[in-house]
Amino acid sequence: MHFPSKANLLRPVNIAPKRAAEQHCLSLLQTCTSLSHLTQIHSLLLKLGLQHNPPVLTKFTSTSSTLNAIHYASSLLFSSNDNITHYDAFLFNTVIRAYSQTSSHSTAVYYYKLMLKNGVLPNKFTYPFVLKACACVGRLSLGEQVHGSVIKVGFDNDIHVGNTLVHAYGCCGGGIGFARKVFDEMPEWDSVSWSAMIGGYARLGMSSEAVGLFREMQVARVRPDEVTMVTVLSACTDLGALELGRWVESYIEREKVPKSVELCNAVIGMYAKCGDVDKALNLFKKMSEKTIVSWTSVIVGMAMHGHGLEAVSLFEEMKEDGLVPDDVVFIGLLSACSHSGLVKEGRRYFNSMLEGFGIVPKIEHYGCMVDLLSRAGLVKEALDFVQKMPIEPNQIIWRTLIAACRSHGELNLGESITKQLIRDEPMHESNYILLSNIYAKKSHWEKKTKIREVMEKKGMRKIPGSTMIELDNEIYEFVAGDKTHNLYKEIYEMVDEMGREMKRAGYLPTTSEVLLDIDEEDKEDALNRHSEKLAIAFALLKTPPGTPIRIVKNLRSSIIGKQKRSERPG
DNA sequence: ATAGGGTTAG
Repeated sequence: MHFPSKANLLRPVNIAPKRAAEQHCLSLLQTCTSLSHLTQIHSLLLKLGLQHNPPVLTKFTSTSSTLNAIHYASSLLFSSNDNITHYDAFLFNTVIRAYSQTSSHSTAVYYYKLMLKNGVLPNKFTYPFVLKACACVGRLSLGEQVHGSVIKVGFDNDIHVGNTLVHAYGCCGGGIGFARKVFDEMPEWDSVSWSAMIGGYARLGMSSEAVGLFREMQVARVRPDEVTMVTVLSACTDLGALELGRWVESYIEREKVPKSVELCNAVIGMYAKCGDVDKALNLFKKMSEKTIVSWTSVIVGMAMHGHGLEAVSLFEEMKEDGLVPDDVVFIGLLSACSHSGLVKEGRRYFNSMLEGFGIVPKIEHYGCMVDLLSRAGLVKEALDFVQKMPIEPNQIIWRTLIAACRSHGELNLGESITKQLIRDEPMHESNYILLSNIYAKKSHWEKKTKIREVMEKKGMRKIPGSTMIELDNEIYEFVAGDKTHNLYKEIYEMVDEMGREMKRAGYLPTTSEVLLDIDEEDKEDALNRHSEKLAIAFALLKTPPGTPIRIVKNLRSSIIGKQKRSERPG
């Protein structure tokens, strides 16, 4: 005869108190705010044998004192005398995730390596955690190392792992090709996979690739979600593709894509930077939950299009709204002051950063101030400001100052600073162009020719200026002298016709400097204008009369309105 | 217990 043993009979009875104890510990952890409190809970957990309990461990990262929780969890790792159990991967995962969440990415990676060293096999949750940390560290070799492990352990077909792998490679310098390879070889794709890849392109400024991939996503019939739309919008913003941006917004409405704060901010940023400032402001005002990023987006947009005063009053409104300014919004605000000549206000705001908000100004803020003083013609003051800065000035700051020297006649000062810059960074081509420009302004043609020769000897080539234009959901890019377009003959005929029309309308080309050896920057301008002409001619050919034409150059767009359009012959 | 996103000086 066989009766169940006493122990077996008792077991169901024992489970209940254990569950109750677990619940008790969870609620204790919920309210845990200090290390001493955590230590008390720790001893209780040990007494109850719950120190490796998964729900309890998970709770750690959501306590108000995540850092204390990490210390506790890591101490468990080191003090554990138990045999390796299936909880060990869990324990490591908890620690890796916790460090990753507190921006200690290198430490998170350290624990991942410790895990491998101890012979603990990572599971399918480990890789998304550790790859997130790899993405933030941004080192390609590290990404490749983890990728190797993913393949070895056999998680390369897991969609979560694949998606984070795409993301991590996309965040590592030089890793975008690897990201694409992983993406192409994935057995299946969801909206997260597509967003990760599109977002990777967008982050790098490979915006045409981003938009192209979005089209492929639609062909593949994967439904984009709000995150996908954010990545596509940031590509539109970068390209200045207002029409595509408008289409994305209507898609969001039509498909009822949930509008997260991030998505609203992306839409507002797109309109603000592509030049439809009113639309951006309208949408911004209608937003129910505005974050500091929403305010920053409109302030930067206003600054960019010369509405400095509006930017300043938006900033004041933001403070009245109870939001505390951060370092980023100050960059937008100071650049607004700079672009609108608000020297006094800019100075006041700069000083208020530390005094009023305890924000230590960074190099970007100092850069804004140098720009503010320089544009206002206060070159000597700008130099003084740079010399007294508590941070080492960077090349951007020096170049801002040099440009100010050039346009405000401080040529000797500009020359000596530029020469110093070239000594520091002999392979940076824009420094040579600056020096060449200064020689031109001084009419030192021989010296200028010499600079050009030096550049040639060093194998430096100038990147040509280009103009982009958006027509029928396609983006066309033109450089000066471009003959790659199959309509180029018609385009050049149109350019000639435009010239004749402009003359007839009373336009006189500036000829005063034509006979001189015009300086490099003016030549550059002339060439840039040439690429603009090509783009405009192309648009005139392809659109009916009266259509506004919008051209885009390096994130700045200008509108050639209907009036000018009416000059169109025929 | 797992993944992708919005703002940043010239």
